[in-house]
Order: sequence, then C-alpha cells, then structure tokens
Amino acid sequence: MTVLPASTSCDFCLNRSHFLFRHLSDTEIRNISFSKITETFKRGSIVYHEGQRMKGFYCLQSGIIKIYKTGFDGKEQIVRFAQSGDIIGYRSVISNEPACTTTEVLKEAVLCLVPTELLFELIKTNGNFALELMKLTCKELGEANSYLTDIAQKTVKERLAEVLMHLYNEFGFDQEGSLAIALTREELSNVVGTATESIIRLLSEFKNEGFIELKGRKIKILDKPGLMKIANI
Amino acid sequence: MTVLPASTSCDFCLNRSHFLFRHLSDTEIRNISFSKITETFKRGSIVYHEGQRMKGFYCLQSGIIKIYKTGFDGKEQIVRFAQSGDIIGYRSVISNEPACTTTEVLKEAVLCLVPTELLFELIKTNGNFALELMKLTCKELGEANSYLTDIAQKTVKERLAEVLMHLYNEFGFDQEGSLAIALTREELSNVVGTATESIIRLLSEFKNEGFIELKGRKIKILDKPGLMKIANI
DNA sequence: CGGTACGTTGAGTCATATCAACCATAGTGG
DNA sequence: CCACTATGGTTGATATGACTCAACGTACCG
Repeated sequence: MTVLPASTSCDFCLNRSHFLFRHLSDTEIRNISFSKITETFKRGSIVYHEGQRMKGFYCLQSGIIKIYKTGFDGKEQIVRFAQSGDIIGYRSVISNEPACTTTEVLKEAVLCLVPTELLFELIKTNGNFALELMKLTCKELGEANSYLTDIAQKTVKERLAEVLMHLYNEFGFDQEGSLAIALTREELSNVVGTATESIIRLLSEFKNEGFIELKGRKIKILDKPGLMKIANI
Repeated sequence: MTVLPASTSCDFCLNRSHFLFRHLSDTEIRNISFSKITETFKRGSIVYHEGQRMKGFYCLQSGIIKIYKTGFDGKEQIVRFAQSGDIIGYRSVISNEPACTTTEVLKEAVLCLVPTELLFELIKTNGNFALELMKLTCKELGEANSYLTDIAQKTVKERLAEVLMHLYNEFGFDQEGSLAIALTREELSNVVGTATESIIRLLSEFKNEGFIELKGRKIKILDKPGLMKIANI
C-alpha cells in the first residue's frame, strides 16, 4: 500500500458530489483534505480486521471491497459490499467499539482515512451533515433487517436470485453485459449464507433455465423478470 | 387507546434518565413535553403498520412491544423487542420512508409520540443529541448484522439457546425467576426464524436436559452457562 | 512442471419443514 | 350451564432442502 501525497484534495474527488458531503462548507472540506490519509490497497489486502480499533472511517475513492463478519466456526458472512463513493467503518467509530467486521479488497481500491475526531467534530457542529449521516445509517439498518427476514424465511434458491438482482442494481454491468462485480463461488455462498456446492448447483440450474449466462466468474443476467419472480420481489 | 392530558411532563418520566436525553436542555425537554402525544395501548393492538407513514417516533414509557417484518408468504419475522425507555420508529422517520416494520403490543404499553419536525430540529441544533442518537442507530445496526450472521450460520438449536439468553439479558426475570417476557411458541419461532413445531420440540429437549423449566409461556432458565455453550457465545 | 486455489459433480446424510391428528383452555352466546 | 369455536400447544410420521464428504477437473503462476 502506498501513501499518496496529502495534497490530493477532496475538492477534486468524485465523492465531493456524494450526498453525504453536500452540506459541508469549503472550510470543512479543506479540513478533511488536510487531515485525511489516502492509501491504495491491492486485491486481497485487508483494510481492517474484526476486533481492531479504528482510527477513523474510510471513504472509498475507487475500487470494490467486501465487508464480512466471521462466524463461530470461522465461516465468513458477507454483510455488504462497497464501491466508489461509499463510506465504511463509521459504525464502529461512532459506537466507539472495536470493528465488528473485516474489510477486504476485491478490486484495487483507493481509500481515504478520515480521523475519528474530525468525524465527531462534524457531527456535533454541522447538523445537516449529522442528519445525512444518520439517514445513511438508517438506510443500512433497514436493509439489514430486510435481509435478516429473507435469510430466515426464503430458500437458498430465492436468496441467490435476489442477491444476483441486488448486485446488478448496485454495481451494474461491464461492456460485455456481465455483472460488474466478479465474485468467487465461495464469496457468493458467503453472501447468500449457504454452502459453495449449493451455489454451483443453483447457478448451473439458472443457466440451464436461461436466466443467466456463465463464463468463469462473469455472470450475465439474461432474464431479469424471471429472476425477480424466483426471488419473490 | 386513551389520550392522556398533555400536561404529563417528560420531566417526571423515567425516561428522562435515558442516555439519549441526557444532553437535552430544560427548554428542549419542555418542547417535547408540550408537543408529544401520550397514548395507552392494550395487548394485541398495533402501534403502526408496515407501509404506514409515521408522524413521529415513539418513546416507550412502559410495557413491552414486538417489532416485526412481514415476509413474502405472510410469516412474521420479529426483528427486535422494546421496553420502557426504548425509542421506536425513528428509523423510518429519519429515512423519510414508510414504516418497514409493524409494531404490536405484547404487554400494555404507554407510548409518547414525538413529532417528526421536533426530532429533525433536535438533530440539527443539538450536536450531542445527534451523536447519541447516531450511537443508538449504530448499535442496532451492529446487532442486526450480528444476528444476520447467526441466522445464516447457526442451527435452530443454537439460535434458540441464544435467543433465550438474549431475552434473559434484556428483560430479566420476574418474582418466580421466569423470563419477564412471555412469548407464545409461535412468537418464539418468529424470532428464531423456524417452524413452531421445531421450537416446541427443542424447548422440551432443553427441559429434559435440565437447562430450563416450563410452565405454559413462562420459561425459567436453570443453567445459563449450559445454554451459552449450546449457543456458542 | 508441480503447486495451489478454484470449480464441478455425485452420493449419502441429517436437520428441519410440512402435514395431520389431537389435546387443553378460555371465552362466547344461546 | 353447556355446546361451540378459536387459539395455542403437543406429538408422530413423512418429505425434502441443503450440507457434507470425497473425488476429480481446470487454470493460472512462479
């Protein structure tokens, strides 16, 4: 990982347009620019580990990462993904607890670490920022509850269809029309909450029934309405 | 449901000591006192329905309620419980979305409805309040993620043991030493995410093995360490 | 070229859901 | 007061979705 020159200003960062930051004054942006630390992470590297004390929250400038919890027997449960414009790790910072998830890079990522004190400062002094951040948290909480219900009630097949649609909506597709996020079968199983073999069988079932096309890790969705019907959404 | 005289001041409410409100000034408390609406709900009544627009958030003065999502086939998934001192419904208010859960009263409850505008006002003008509320949200989010992992990875038996310990820690016990919260078998199954029959079988298994004692809906926990071991916590 | 990580397939097993019958209790209304 | 109905609880039999285990194929990499 490389530490970029601190001069990289947040002004030029695409994330400037992120709804969370739209209420910040120029001075506040300058403060962040000044105190943030920018790092580049290669695929497979860990940004932070479960149990680790956070020094601040991260703002994703580019790349894709996965966020997961480690279950009792060591199996990982992927809780969410994040990409350009998303912020991660703020939950633990605000709760003032050790990180309760691990974050691993899937696609080379540039991350800015914004120190804890600055986050608290912003929340306390800029009500609109606080409100936006709270909205974000509430959105995540709603999604978590919703997915909880799905995992508790839906079959693996329904959940896989749902996850594929989810990934489609969140990450879109590349030039070939495949999902822009490429996961291993094991990672897919760690999102859906099932065994790798089950994912493999279901993927080829979906393929045979014409819902998707497979080329290695690349998944092309052919029949969105069909998948949504399977997923019951 | 009875509308109590508005003169019931928040000053005298036990919840005044709730950590969330400790940073409020006397003026702010008076504002809440003035604009809140206090209602009493009997067992079985619905405070708000999934899909409904919220007029504010609720503050539980007394009683116990369950909060659940309704799955595709109509089965309810209990997301959490709340009791005296807890606040509910703020998530949807802040996200400015229709309620994504239904709230039903388990034990006669007195609830205060604090209007939306006042909540936003407080967040924007009182940084410490915003921070406390955010901490609360983050705590809930952490718990949701944690339970997500459990449901995805643990067996029904492990989850039931965990839920029993959870209820014990959250609600304590009554004079007989039984759990202070009495749920039907079906409600228990809607927390654990399983079939009612499975809960019944597992409860009597726990009873036969000496972990618990059963008398109707009253559950007395006899062997905490044993249950925790089963739950893997 | 061998090693390592990922992917695939088949067979057997087990946990859990489903279905069906039945009991207990309490409230209701004639 | 009794039949009546509804709701919740229990038990057994059966079905099946999903996991586990094991073997093998494939592809990339130093």
